[in-house]
Amino acid sequence: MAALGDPTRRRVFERLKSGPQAVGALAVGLPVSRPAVSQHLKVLKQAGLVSDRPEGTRRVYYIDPRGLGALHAWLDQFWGQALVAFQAEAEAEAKTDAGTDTDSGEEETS
Amino acid sequence: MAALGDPTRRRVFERLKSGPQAVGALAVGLPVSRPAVSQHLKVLKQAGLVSDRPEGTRRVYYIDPRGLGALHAWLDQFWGQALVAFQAEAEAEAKTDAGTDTDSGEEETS
DNA sequence: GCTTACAGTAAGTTATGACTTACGGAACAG
DNA sequence: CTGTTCCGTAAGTCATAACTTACTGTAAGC
Repeated sequence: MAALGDPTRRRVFERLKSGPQAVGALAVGLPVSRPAVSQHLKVLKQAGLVSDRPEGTRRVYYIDPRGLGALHAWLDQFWGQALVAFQAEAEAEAKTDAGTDTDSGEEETS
Repeated sequence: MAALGDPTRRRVFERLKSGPQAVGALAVGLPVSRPAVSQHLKVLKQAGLVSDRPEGTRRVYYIDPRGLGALHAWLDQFWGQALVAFQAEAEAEAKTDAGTDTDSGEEETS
């Protein structure tokens, strides 16, 4: 999560969407130097979002599905509450000034 | 995405998981001041991750499912390539010492 | 009408981290 | 064995943004 907070790092990660890439290939087209890309890849790797494989003198990076799964799981935590709160808000908004509501008498218990 | 990069902002967001909360209630238990929480909520709101509803002099914030859906969709972009790359890596690792490859003519075009 | 509580904004400070240049090490080519 | 290419790391600079204090506005309570 924190790893994908930086825009440049997100761009590096999105570049990996088009297949495994070496560091030099990733740096081409980005507005930062190659060492900067290396540092970003290090952060992404520590976050479990990418993995790397040595290929000769090159180093090929690719997206790690496990980190993706962790993010997915973390995100899914919020779905239940989000839907409940959103629906509650819709109802509350419907009766913000509506005095004609007769059936459900509902007060706040602080 | 960028909104959830900050750890404190993430804690505010996670606090909203237990139901809609006012700003003051959210600030209690967090290691930052109440105005700081207000600023974080502003960022989260601009990102579409939370919405707010005025309740008297209080202001109740709750998680917005739409922002959550956008994040979900963005994350799902990577699944396909992630699985393909991971599987390819597994196969490549299985033949790390197998030097009898068919020598596919693959050069970087710099 | 006056006071109190709650929240957003402004201005200013400070710390975090993103970036660059320079260097060192490892693997193929000749 | 020498040279080249590719990558990671170190040290240093600088900008971004997170945080605090102080103030203003608004809604409720007496």
